[in-house]
Amino acid sequence: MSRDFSHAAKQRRRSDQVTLSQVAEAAGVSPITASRALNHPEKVSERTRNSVLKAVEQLGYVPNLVAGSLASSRSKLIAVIVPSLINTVFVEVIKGLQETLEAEGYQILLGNTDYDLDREYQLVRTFLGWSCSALITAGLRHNQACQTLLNNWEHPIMEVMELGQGMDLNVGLDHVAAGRCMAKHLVDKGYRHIVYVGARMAQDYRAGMRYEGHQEMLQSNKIETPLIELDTLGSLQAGADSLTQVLTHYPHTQAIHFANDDLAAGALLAAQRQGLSVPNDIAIAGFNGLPLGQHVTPQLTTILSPREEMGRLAAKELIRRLSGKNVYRRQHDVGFTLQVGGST
Amino acid sequence: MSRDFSHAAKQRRRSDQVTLSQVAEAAGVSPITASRALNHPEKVSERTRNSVLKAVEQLGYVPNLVAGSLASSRSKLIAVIVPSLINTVFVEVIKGLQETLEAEGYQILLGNTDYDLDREYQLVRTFLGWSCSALITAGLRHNQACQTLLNNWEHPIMEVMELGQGMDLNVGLDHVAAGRCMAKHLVDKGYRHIVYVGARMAQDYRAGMRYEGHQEMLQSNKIETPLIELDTLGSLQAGADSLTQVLTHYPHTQAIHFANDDLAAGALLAAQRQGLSVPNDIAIAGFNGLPLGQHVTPQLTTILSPREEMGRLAAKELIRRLSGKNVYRRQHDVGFTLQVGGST
DNA sequence: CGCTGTCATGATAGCGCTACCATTCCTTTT
DNA sequence: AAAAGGAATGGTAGCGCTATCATGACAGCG
Repeated sequence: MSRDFSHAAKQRRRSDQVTLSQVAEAAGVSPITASRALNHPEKVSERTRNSVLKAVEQLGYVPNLVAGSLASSRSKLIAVIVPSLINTVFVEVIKGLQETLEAEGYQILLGNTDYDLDREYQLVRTFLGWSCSALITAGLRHNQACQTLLNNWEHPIMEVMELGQGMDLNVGLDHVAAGRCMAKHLVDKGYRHIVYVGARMAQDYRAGMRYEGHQEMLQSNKIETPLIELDTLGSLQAGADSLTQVLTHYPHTQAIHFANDDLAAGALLAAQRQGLSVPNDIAIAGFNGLPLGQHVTPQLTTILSPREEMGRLAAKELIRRLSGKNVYRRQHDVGFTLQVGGST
Repeated sequence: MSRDFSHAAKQRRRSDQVTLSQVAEAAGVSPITASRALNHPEKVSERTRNSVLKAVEQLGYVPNLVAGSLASSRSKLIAVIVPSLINTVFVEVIKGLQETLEAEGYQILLGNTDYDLDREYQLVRTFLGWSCSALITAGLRHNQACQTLLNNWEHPIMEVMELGQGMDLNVGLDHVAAGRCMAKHLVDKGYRHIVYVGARMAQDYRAGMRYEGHQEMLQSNKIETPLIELDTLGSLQAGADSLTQVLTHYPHTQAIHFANDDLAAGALLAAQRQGLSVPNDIAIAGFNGLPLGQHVTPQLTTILSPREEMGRLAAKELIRRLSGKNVYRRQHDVGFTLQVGGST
């Protein structure tokens, strides 16, 4: 079988797709009744509904959602904008979102900003052009143009990942508090020479917020807050490399507080290879609660963030809003859990 | 003879979004010229183009892509259907796709089948309704209804992940050969008691294909091919659990060939915790070439599949086809590489 | 018996944009 | 000088669907 696109019918009717009118004719009703039978089944008689469904089946009708959306200026599309797909964290949130949204018949229009706010603005523009019913975006920071555009938009906006006063709805967790929490754990354990290792925190600014919390806590304990910032994104390899870097710059380091589990696990595995004992020679802490952290020896001390849950909750709240129900709380704190392993 | 707009306007226009006509008016040209200025800039004079762009800027015009798509029966949407988002493999392919497609101005409409072919059919129906310019789907297997629907569809279809005669375009690798390759490696290393561990291979049938290759190779060497099939999806935890299961059922096992790296790494880390020596007590092999495999000790023997590259290549081929260029090869083998670590 | 209300259905008029063809005003060719 | 071609622009007519209002049928009520 070979496909030929070259002579694609140059007429006005470019496709020979079955239309709703044809269905209506076959069912012996008017187009508008056929439309109702499919979209508001409760508004037509059972007889009509059945004959329309039968015609749909027979003709192999596939609704033209583009036309439907134009006519109703509504669509079952939801825009999802994330800064990265390499970082599994966002993928897990997407998973939670998708699971819940697809069950309600929504489709996800996915955009990736690569941590670039101008790119985000472009994506938002495009997505608004698709008359999405809602927009979900990771984070509370946007550029000015994007902010303006969204403020004038008349559909729900959900900002996830971090907690705070956003434009509309918000589901997330307090990253400053998370950083503080882990720092407190390290201090409580008796560590006094603690290095924070982050990766591109200007972009992954939530890691920066955790560093802020870390600083707060250490400073209130009169402890120095050395920082190593990598300029690659977090990965096992980067974590492994950073271990050497830390030990070179700060030879007395007792504990490393990593911005995420990829870095931390990479460092932990590297320490093992180098014959360093964790936590005796060096303690290691992460953030996220990735499965990997539970499977290394010693288990990684980390902060568990409920990512899929965050996605599911965000989707549920959005659906409530979209179905016209009152939304009582505009902000949801999904919290986090300190998970102490053997690595600290 | 003037028409009464005040009445009509009140009736229908639900949003006060700026339209192309308003832009045209502000720029002092006809709507169609404004449309051209934005979509085929080379077809209008520079003066016109500039005044239109200025008007767009001033009015904050955001093109209604739904209307545009309906009128032109084209859209810059590309449907991507994958069986899972938990499995990082698909996410990496998506990443490669997205990177390339977004650069060309396409948007991704993402669907997740959860390894259910009926769900796939539903998603395809919906996506066709959005007049996507192309469809990308993971795998060559579809149900009958889906097959029929797609055969009558007049846009490019790209099937990725596995190599074979598909409906249209195809970018993938030969999973049977990959299974054979790893099995050969294990045999060459001298192992004679080899267990294959897969997870839900009825659904993740590509793992099943690798098992076929594995069987072929072992049988031609007169070696038994015991199989353990888990009924959870691949994960570190499942891999860890399966280790016990293998050693209970087949105490003489020398090597385990895992369907993927998550399972293999999980088993490797579990072996370490249990004080088993890898590969002396038990050899472990995986599939995928996940970064994790390189960071454990010993390094995991695995088969590296170029996943992002697969996504990028698929996207590039699709774009070639969409821009009307001839596509010489309909099938692309991205190959795989045996990566021998210390685990075998 | 008219009046009102409810239910099922239909006629009409767009949603905001672009394909198609026509028009205008040049420049180039013979 | 007339014909032909080209570049820029515009008028018209939809794309396939649904919102809105209109209609007809029939039940319940005083």
